[in-house]
Amino acid sequence: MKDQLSQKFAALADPTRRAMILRLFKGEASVSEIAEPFLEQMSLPAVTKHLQVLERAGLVVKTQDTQRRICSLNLEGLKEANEFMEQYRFMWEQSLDRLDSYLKSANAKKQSSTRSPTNGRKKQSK
Amino acid sequence: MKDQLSQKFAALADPTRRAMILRLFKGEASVSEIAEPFLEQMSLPAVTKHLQVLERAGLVVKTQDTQRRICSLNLEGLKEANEFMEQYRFMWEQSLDRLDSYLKSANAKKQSSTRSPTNGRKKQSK
DNA sequence: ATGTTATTTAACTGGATGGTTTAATAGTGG
DNA sequence: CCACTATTAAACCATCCAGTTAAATAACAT
Repeated sequence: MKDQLSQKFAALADPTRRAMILRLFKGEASVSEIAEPFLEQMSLPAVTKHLQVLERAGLVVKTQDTQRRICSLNLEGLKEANEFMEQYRFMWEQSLDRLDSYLKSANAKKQSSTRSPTNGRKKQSK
Repeated sequence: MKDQLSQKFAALADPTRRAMILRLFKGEASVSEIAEPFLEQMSLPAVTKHLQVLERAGLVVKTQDTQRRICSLNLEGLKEANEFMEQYRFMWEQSLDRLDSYLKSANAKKQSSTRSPTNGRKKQSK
């Protein structure tokens, strides 16, 4: 069995599963509700399997409601996956800023100063 | 062939490859330099293959220097992988804050106000 | 030319993944 | 009990993946 973090990334390495996660960002849903957009491309058992992958990876949790199984995101799990990048965010963003301004000045065909202050990616500190 | 984003996540879904990326955050390195810490666990061709996975995923680039191949991170590539989460960061952090304070009050066994201000995770805006 | 160092390719293996179809399980409502 | 709905399990298949060993390629040094 793989380590948890690898399982999480592996779970994210599939467009169907990412779409399911994005769906669940909007709110919890039963298995069939989640399956609905995919049933033209794959069978229900395939959907179940994808959900199991997400569950084993700790990204989704299921609870029972009468016959239905209700799935919802496990945000803590997603957080853990993001932490791999988060861990290096500082170093990384610094480099990306340099890259951003390089690309910008290259596009603008002018050699402006080394740091560009406008940056949609930079997060506001709430 | 898979979509780029899936390839990136798949590339990250392996502890060896993540370790390689973390190594490259410290600076570029030749294949053998990267391989060195792993050679007790696997052969050189295995390392080459891992690097190829990272390269195909757009996370690493290789340039040639005499006999050596020098590998370095492609930060733009990493950024793209992170954007999947970034895309939902706002919604997500809000929920995590709620979760944080819930866990905190649960641990502290006291029903404090709904928002706890101390939070190591929250990033300072540089 | 020959050998040495650095890296990749080729061919192969075992095990995981993503899908299928058919059948089983479980709860709800006559 | 019986039928219906919702979901999963089992068995199977094709492909991909991570590793192996042995051989090929490439650049350099003598």
